[in-house]
Amino acid sequence: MDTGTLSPLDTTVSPKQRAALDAAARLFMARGYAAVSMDAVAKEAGISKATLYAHFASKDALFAAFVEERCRMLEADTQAVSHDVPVEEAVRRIGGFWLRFMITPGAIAVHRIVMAEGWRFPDLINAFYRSGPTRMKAWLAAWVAEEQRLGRLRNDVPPQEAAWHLASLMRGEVFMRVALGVQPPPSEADIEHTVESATRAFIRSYGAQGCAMGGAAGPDSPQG
Amino acid sequence: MDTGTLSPLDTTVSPKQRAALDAAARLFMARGYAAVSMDAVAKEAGISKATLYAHFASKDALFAAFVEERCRMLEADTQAVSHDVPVEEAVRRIGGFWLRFMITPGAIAVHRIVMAEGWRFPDLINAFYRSGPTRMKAWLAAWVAEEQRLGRLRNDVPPQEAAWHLASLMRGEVFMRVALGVQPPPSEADIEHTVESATRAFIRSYGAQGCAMGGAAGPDSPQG
DNA sequence: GTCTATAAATTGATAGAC
DNA sequence: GTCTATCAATTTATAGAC
Repeated sequence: MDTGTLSPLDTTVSPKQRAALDAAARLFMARGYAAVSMDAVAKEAGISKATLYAHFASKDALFAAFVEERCRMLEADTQAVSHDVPVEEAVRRIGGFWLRFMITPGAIAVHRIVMAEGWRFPDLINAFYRSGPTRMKAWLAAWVAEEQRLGRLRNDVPPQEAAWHLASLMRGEVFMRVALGVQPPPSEADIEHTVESATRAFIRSYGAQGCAMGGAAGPDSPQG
Repeated sequence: MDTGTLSPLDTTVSPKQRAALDAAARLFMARGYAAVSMDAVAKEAGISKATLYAHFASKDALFAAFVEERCRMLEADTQAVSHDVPVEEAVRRIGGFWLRFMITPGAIAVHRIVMAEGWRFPDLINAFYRSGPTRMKAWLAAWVAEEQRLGRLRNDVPPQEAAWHLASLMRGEVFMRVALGVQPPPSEADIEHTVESATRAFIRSYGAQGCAMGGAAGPDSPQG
């Protein structure tokens, strides 16, 4: 099972517990929560069900541990963004990185499961929200604020709003289609087109130089 | 159970089948798919389980019928938009209408369930996608195209892209928080702020007058 | 078509030996 | 900690009477 750009964490837990958590991650990402039985997790991990219950008090606890670990992986994945390229190119890079991360199988699976089962775990939802969207928004907002300070983005909009708008524009149809599993999946060209279109729209709206943007739009949307 | 702006369809089916479908809709929207048993549906509908199986061959078939009916309801819900108000005010109204529709319990429930269980029903996903997002995008794109023709929106971007950007900006944090059930739920002020912020960002990006937009931004985002 | 009763399988979770 | 074996409850789905 491809887990995207994330790699497993080597926390100090017993090998059996590690195997159980890895097996749970694989199965939850492949089949969701409800469709995965504790029998299946134990078999996938190569341990007995009793051992599984020795490490995780319930299926809910196992799921909570899975989501929490995914969130920790996400937190370890933010990358530094330089301020020494033109703002439009920086938006293109940041947006492209973010969109490509969001459509990795691991990120999609977590999104899907949290959306599907999260209402049963209010505490977990709030933990996920703090570790995921809120953290990403803060990271983007910090970058925006610095660009504003450097005079490259208009400074009459709060950085957090600009950050959310940037992320929203980048998600576009590509993310929705991948998240839903709509066929056919978006191509690399679709991704690039989405990033380019969103970048131009964002710069037109937030660029400090106002209406000085040039360049015509491309052909009609390749998705539809 | 509030089903949002949608009302049930009066298709010609037997009363028991109608009761079964209505009960399934209520329970699926309240608890999702996996957490609802056929026993619960039969009890909620006031019929026996055998009768339920006489009308729907399986739980999957019942779920498919539920989603298909929801999609038909959605298709019957588009509304006309006038072109005789300033473009910024029109964006505010359309965006507000759209955002408020998207966070109704019915729309949220369908979104959540389709996201959660849709991968098991590829045909259903594609039908939902055509009835929901694609239709809404086409509706918005038609409005954008007319405004472009009237010279009120820049015409160097395909209407479908502009429409998707508008919808993306409007969703914002409000929709995500409602969809995930993050506490506390967004207030009416949060919704209005999101619509206002998105409207300004969209007009700055797509307004025909270029950089002539005035008005400073409001206080920091009320959601954190 | 509709019901009561039940089959057949799977589930989450546990007892008790080692 | 780890295992085998099992419990108790729930699930989807069906049999058979009316």
